Amino acid sequence: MAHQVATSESERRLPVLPCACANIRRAARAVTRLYNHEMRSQKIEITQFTILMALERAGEISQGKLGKLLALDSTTLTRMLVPLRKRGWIQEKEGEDRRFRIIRLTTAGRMKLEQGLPHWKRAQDRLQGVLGEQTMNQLGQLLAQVTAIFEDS
Amino acid sequence: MAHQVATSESERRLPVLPCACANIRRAARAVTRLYNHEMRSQKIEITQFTILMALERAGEISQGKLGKLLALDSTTLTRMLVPLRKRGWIQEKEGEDRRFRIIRLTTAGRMKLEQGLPHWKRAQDRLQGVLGEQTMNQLGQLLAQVTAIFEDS
DNA sequence: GACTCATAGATGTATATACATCTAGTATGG
DNA sequence: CCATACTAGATGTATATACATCTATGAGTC
Repeated sequence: MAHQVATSESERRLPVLPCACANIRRAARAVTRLYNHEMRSQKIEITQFTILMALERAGEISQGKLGKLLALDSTTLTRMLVPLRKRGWIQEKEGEDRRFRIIRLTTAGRMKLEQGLPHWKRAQDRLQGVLGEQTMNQLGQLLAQVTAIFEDS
Repeated sequence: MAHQVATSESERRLPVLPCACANIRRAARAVTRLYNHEMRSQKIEITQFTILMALERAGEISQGKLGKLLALDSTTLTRMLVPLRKRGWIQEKEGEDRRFRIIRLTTAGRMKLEQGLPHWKRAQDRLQGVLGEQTMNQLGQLLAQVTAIFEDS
């Protein structure tokens, strides 16, 4: 009783879902798996690597501003930063205003970033290999536009 | 074409990040917030609504196949289905093969879906209002293509 | 039929994510 | 200076998500 083994064709191509949110979330899961797969040997998740990359570019930055940059709730960052701190990749100091926590990369964090970069690049190249450079850039623009839809309101 | 408002805020425009995974995850978060915002009064999350929509289209389906359709790990579905079952929106029966769990919408689930649809539509329309119909469709195609990158391997 | 392998899901563990609410500092009008 | 509003995060709670590993079942071989 083979439960309808679909041919390679129909299995291969996932249908576009009617819900745009479902489509983007589904793609995000797939891409996350790809990147995590390449990063696995580095013992770092792509979500964590993303934060290291953001910090490298931003330098010292408050939790709130980092959240805005990544469209992440600032209280979500409170939790996400815990494992990064535990592993010694970031540290915090207080700003003049004692409400702020200023985050920055540690030396260990910068090293982790450097070591992970080739692996990250492999994932990125793999995706770009499928899409092509132009489509890849187009996708980036499109997604940035999409992200802007709900910055506040 | 005037959908880009170019508000006075210089903060308004989030930069495209160098990592494609970060871009897509960031956009997914923003879009998820938008949809959840519209669904809130319905007491259902867009992720859960997505599953109801998928079940409506697929009819009776095994957990594994549903996972493939949504590019979701099947064991993740094990957990995601719990609240849906608890709320009575889905039910399960055994297939001929006792390893399978066949999932289907209940009447309550179908009702929930119907009632939620206008709210879902508002979110979808709001997104489409920003992107335009053509770009919206293009994005769907692009994301389906992206999703295919890591179906197995 | 016992042995072996494959398949579908369940469970343990860790992280990601958000919202409501709370706390601690800061700014400000009187 | 105080009362009040505002801001940045922290905490409680719930869900989303994956991988490694385990269990139950079925399939194929001899």
